[in-house]
Amino acid sequence: MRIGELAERTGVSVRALRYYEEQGLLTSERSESGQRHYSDKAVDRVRLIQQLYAAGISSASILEMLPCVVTGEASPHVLTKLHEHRSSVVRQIEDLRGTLQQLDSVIAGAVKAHESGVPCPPA
Amino acid sequence: MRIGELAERTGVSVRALRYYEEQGLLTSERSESGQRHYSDKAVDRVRLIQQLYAAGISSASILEMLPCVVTGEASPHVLTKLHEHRSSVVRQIEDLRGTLQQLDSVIAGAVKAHESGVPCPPA
DNA sequence: TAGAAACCTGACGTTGACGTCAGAGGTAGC
DNA sequence: GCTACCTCTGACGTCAACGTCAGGTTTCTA
Repeated sequence: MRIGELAERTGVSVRALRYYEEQGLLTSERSESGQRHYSDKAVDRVRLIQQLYAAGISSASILEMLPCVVTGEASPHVLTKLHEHRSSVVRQIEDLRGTLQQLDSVIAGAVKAHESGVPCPPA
Repeated sequence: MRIGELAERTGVSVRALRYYEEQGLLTSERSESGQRHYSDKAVDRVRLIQQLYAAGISSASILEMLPCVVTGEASPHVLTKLHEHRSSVVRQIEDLRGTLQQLDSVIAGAVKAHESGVPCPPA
């Protein structure tokens, strides 16, 4: 299939697909005239890439993990990177929980001040 | 203290502190020669700014709510904004939870492939 | 055999919070 | 008063994952 069909079947923009190729994440056969042609497997490939992006993994890291798909082997190194990323996501969640508490205390204080009739200085 | 000391005490770069001032988030006294001087309270101020940034709140919004947050007083408008940001933080946490699930499914697939010597899952 | 639709390669735009550099002046220890 | 470091104001650079435009070629359809 050509790039437009792959875009339609994956829900990813044509520009994004060209970007994936630019980053080395996706390959294509070229016709005489230079147009990209893909096999059906490209659909799964793109979906995998999207899944990794959805997990907040950068292009560079995805590129590093792709040999897992290409060779069919998940190296310990890739597993380590995945676990590291998982830890960082957990940390982000914990940070946001702290932020939420901070916001809540600010809101609570603000509500109290507001109820007591103390105005806020104009910004 | 001068800007270098404030940077050291808060762990924020000198450039960032000047940026905060540029955005109207932080003020300073100027010496004859134009150098910035800060009181001890600036340390807390910078930390508060960092917390709000960590909550994904933009400079413009921080500028709008900072006076109220500092004094613990808030107009209904600022209260509304605070609640909006609280919702956005909750959403961010939910998104990250989804990210964790994505990661776990990728990790599970990778582990399985690694243990069985079977190719990585197609998606 | 048109003409529309899809495709190609650059290359600049987007967004925010800074990084970094240049050139000049200020400050502090000895 | 020398020297090393600190600070100043611009102003351009950076990063990520594309969006979007320009100008030209290829493919499909009527």
